[in-house]
Amino acid sequence: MDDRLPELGDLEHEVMQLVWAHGPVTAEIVREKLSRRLKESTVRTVLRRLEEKGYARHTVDGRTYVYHAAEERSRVAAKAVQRIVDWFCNGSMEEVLVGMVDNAMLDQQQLRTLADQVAKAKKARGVKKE
Amino acid sequence: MDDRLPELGDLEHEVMQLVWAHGPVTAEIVREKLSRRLKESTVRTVLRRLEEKGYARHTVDGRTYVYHAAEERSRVAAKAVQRIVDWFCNGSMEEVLVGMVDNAMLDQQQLRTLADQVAKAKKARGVKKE
DNA sequence: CCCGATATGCGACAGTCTGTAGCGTTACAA
DNA sequence: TTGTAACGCTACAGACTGTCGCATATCGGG
Repeated sequence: MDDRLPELGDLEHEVMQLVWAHGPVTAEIVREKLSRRLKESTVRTVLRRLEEKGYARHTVDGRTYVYHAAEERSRVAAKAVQRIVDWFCNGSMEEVLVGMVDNAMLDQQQLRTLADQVAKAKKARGVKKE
Repeated sequence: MDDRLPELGDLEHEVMQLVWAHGPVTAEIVREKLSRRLKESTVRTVLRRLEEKGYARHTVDGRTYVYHAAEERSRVAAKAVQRIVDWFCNGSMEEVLVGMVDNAMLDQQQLRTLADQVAKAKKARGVKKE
């Protein structure tokens, strides 16, 4: 459940963002939306690698592969953060957040707002599925 | 001030942890404390690369190089987190934290505690250097 | 039933990053 | 001055990534 997702290269990342942004997509769609123009085979290779890495899955529609994210973006981001926290601070989220405040990336006001939003989100989910 | 630090490999990371844990160290000291036994030249190469990457610096004591962290661990972790947040969620820390709660990595209680600790830390620093 | 247009996967290749180390060079000490 | 200890430089193989070319399989039309 908490498998470590391999890291992504720049192009892989850009493609994943597209997959997350525009629901299920085909290699062709991705190709069109990419910032730079690449060959179809390039796009397909990236998509395949993303699937191998566990970031995406595909279903078949006729003879076309439709790719969709294997996990929500926020979840992947959360895991990445968790990894950072474990790696650098032995799992101490406190140390990291303090570091962020120290680095002016986050202030106490924001933290409080976050706590509230999270509480709200949690309640919403709780109602919906528990 | 917010230069992007390059990523670290496993060995580089282990060495950095030692530098952070035991103040200033020499290549020899690092070598002794490493989990596996490596040649001196290997350790020195890693130390040099860490310096090139901006993670460490060195001073000279006699003819010995003494390495020390260029930045605090929490600060580096914070930057890494910031990077994740920017990459995946367009800078929306909320989205990430929500993801963490969703993934049961963090609960609302912890978030609140964090907010308090951060507030305390901030006040302490404020008194000390502002 | 055969043919061309497509969509797919596989294999490849160069460039970069990382782990690991051998070596030549320089400086301090006896 | 000469051996020893500390240093940086260069190297090299293995992984990962960006980019494709190409052989293959499949769907629709004649």
